[in-house]
Amino acid sequence: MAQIRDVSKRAGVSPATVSRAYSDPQKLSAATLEKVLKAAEELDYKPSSLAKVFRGKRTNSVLVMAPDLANVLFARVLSGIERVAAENNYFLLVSDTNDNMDIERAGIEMVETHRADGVIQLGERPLKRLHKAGDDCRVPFVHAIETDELGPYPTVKIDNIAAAEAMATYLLALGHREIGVLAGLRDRRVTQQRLEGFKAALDAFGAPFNPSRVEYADYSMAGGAQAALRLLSRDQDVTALFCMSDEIAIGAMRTALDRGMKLPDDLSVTGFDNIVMGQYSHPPLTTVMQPAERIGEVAMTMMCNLLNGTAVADKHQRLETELVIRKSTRRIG
Amino acid sequence: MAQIRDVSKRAGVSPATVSRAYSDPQKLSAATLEKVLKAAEELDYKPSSLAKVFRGKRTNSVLVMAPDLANVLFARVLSGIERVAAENNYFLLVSDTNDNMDIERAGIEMVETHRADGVIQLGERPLKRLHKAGDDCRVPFVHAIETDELGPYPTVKIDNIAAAEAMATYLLALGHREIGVLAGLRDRRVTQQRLEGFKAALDAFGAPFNPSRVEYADYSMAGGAQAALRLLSRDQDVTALFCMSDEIAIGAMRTALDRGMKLPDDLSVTGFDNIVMGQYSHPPLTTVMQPAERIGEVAMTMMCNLLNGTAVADKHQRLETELVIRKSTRRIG
DNA sequence: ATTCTCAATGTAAACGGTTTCATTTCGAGC
DNA sequence: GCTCGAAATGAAACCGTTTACATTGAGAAT
Repeated sequence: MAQIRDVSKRAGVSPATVSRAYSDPQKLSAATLEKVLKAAEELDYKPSSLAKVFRGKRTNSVLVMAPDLANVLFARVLSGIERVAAENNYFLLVSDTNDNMDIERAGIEMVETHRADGVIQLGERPLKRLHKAGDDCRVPFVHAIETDELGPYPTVKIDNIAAAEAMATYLLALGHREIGVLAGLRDRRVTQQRLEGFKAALDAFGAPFNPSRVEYADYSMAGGAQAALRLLSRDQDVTALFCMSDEIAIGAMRTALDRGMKLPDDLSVTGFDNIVMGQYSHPPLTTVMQPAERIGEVAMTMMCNLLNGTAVADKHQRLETELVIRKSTRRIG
Repeated sequence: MAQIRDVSKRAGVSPATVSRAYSDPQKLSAATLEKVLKAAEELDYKPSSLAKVFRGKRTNSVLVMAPDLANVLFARVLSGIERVAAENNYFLLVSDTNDNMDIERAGIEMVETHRADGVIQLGERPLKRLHKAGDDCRVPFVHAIETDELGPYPTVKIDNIAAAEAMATYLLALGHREIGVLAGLRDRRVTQQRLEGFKAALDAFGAPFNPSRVEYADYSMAGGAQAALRLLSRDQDVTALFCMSDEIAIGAMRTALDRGMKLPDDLSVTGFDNIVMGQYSHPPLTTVMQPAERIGEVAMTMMCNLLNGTAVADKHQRLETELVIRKSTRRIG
């Protein structure tokens, strides 16, 4: 492949001039610019972005670490990130952490070794190593979706407590009192927070919280189906299921249907996230909308600011959620 | 950040020695190695992968271009790619092409300008520019999932014609003759191929093909729902719907349900791809399994071979599909 | 005509490693 | 003790740009 020297020779100018023809053309006289461009064209010259990046010390790419790329929610966030990355001429490196700590650690090495300018992490588990020094982050980092808001780095997420409380309140307002909870993974912060919101709603209604009506599950349809089976076969009294993700809810509805229940007549079910599938499930799912793409966009925007040195306006952003009422819930009593 | 000179000075050796301590340690005497490592540790030295990559002319990353990252199927393929990429120490750059030709073109520039070693494309539209020169690819390239098998580059996909034929045959064997087709986007090769397979099955049964029973749609639930609405309100006679993706099928079932039909009693529906959701839809969806993760793995494996110079064994691999019979279809007549 | 400015261009030093080739060191064999 | 070869290490070139600084030249001001 032709390189800058070849072009400069052919155009009869110095390499510097060729370089300038690309980086800021208005520095050159029209005649020179044309000469250079012509020569470059003839030689099919493409400036090596590798060399440029090496010189400039900036890769123009950011690493995105997600616990599971095949997960609908993360995929949507990624999609949002991608959009604003593309707008700002950043490339995206992605890595599926598989919930594996070591891989995540490797992530920050990526920027320490200059493969990426920063990292956006989607899942839980902030990287301890990041703030071990106690200083403001050594590495541009933003944490999205599932995050506590501790740590010096910016975060984007929804207010899980409030959202869960709103949903539970809706269920209570419909007259439900015997509500089963199909929680997600027990050790995830989101799970705890949504549970907290759920309890808060109960409190406000003066309704008691019954821990035996909580089942923990994988955040997946299969997890939801199993958890529902355990709960439903143990407890015939529940009139509603408060599920911590749409996937869990869909799995639960499958189980309920298989047990011959009518939905929502025999059982109201609510989800969380508002994945597209919820519109097409049977019955269509009542859920809380989580603006996944938007979260991705905000996260990447924050990253851009971090990298530009522009101060990040809101260090800890909480995006609005919204109750989406469909057909999987009904009034009782 | 400390660099190689600092370490070499502190350890009292030359930079070359430090370099060797990382690239092949067994060249060094145990004592020297230890000295170097100690110095590196003390200075918290990390070799700049940027500089290394620059010198070595290989980025160890490959670009994946997908038409839509939020799409379940592509997300799964990506996940498969990621797995073997990680195994082979490659990084993944991803870009969402949004079905945009220009962005795709930009993709191959990425390798021409040395940002990536190769590119894996997921969607349709092989890059014309790639073989314009008529030579074997100038750029390591593999095309996955939706691809004709023209072109000098390796491909991985399923045999869409055979798979579609198998599914249609199944429907015919159940006694269905009035079969509606909910096709995907008309200009996609997959669509044409699956249609071809469908017709072949009809032929084999001596059943006539009725073009007015074909509706084209976006490959999405919404697309399926709308297409089903058009077809069903026009044609009361169909007893089965042959859908070209699970999403389309799920959308179609929603429409049918909304129109008060009983599934599968009034209408049999089949999908394509076998996304998880199909297990949980109502009724659970009969479909053909497409090994998405596996396709990703094979694609990335091919890419590794391309980059190693190892010959790619099977240039055009077709992975096995499988009929998955669930509850959305029934025998009639 | 002389000097001054500013725009256009050239020169060469980075950037931070790797790698080739030369040199030194060291143990083995005689 | 001397020679020889292999192993360990060092010196310096190299990867392909960008960019700070120097230089040139032309037009403006004096």
